[in-house]
Amino acid sequence: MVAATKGEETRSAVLGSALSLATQVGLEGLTIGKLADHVGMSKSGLFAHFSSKENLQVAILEEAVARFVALVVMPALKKARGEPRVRALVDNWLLWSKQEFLPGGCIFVVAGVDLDDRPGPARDRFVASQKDWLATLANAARIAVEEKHFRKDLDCEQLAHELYSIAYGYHYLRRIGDPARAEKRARTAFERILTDARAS
Amino acid sequence: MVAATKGEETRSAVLGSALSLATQVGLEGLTIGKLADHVGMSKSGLFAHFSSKENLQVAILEEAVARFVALVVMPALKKARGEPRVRALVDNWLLWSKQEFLPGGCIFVVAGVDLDDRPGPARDRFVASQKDWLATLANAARIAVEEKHFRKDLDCEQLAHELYSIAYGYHYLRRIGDPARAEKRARTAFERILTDARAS
DNA sequence: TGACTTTTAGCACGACCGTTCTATTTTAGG
DNA sequence: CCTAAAATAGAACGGTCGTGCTAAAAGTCA
Repeated sequence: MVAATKGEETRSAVLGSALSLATQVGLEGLTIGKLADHVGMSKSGLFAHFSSKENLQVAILEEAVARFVALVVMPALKKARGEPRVRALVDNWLLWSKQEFLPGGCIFVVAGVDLDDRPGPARDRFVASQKDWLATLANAARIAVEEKHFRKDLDCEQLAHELYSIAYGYHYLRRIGDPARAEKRARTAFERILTDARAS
Repeated sequence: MVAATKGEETRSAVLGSALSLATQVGLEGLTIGKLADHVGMSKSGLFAHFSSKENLQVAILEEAVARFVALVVMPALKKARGEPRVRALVDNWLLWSKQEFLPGGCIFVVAGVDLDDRPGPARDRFVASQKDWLATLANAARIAVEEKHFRKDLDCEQLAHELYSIAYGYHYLRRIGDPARAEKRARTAFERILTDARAS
């Protein structure tokens, strides 16, 4: 994680700030000038690291994916195969959107909205990341079926779809009403999905 | 619905285009100049109808709420009290996000993201609309409990929360994979939620 | 039809956008 | 330490942003 050169070091620091800022103003609303101010650099000095705004957006997504994998996926892989691992994925996911470096909430929710009708590398990167994540969830469920924690006839993709929806709904509902209550409701929903998957 | 004056007529037409455009570029990404081009007016001529971009955003949300009520809520109120009405709300809701005047998908999903960290009248209007909608859903469920279609101990707010999450998840998932499959999965999820509500 | 109001267009403004170019400073290695 | 390379800053570009101001055009009604 230690940067080899000064350039990589500042680039990494810039990406951290960019990620945080993007959760609040969006990937499209994020501005080179604002970002430069925020990290105390000149616009052109910062720009030189990315060569274009589009590259910056892709880099932000890559940074986000790396952190997501490190904080959500990897720790879960250390848990026992089957339901414990599925539970860990879900638990880590709820923690994820409360990370201090995501002040505006999950970056993927934001990216999903403002890349929606903007074809290009950034959108491609986003879609790929979400497909990966859905596959990871479905695969964890499949393992739980193998381990006989979940019922044999479980539709694992359906389960992934539902978990994904509850998590994304949580992102919105925590802003509309009481965040603590929204989290409780999301957990209740997760629990019902897992119970349903377990039942034979 | 017939406009009294020419001004109201064009204002209404502008709002229609603005609503559609906003689903694609966001409420914040929507630009007076682009919108003016799109409806064939001058920037200042269009601007005169709203006096500020913030007012335009609020007007778009109000237009969206009016259409949502007309297309989703009102028709459902004509259905029988209880589960049929809840089902109608859900069905109309899925139809809603496929309306031709919402090319970028549900405007409320978009609004939720890019008003998230922007306090002001537009955000207030959005939050109010979503609270209203959640209350409408929960209330329809409460009636279904009264009618003994749903079980006595049902948590109606929880049900509203889950329906909301599935619908919002659907918005994202239809872009990531096959839209038809995403809709099928959303319907399956809805069905499971309703079955769970029915069971005693 | 004529007077009056409403609606629209044209133009300009300061600000900021993404990007390029050049010059200067900072870093890294022999 | 000196030098070549890497990193940063400064200034400027054409565009577009939201928003005023003013004048022309279109609509409304006695």
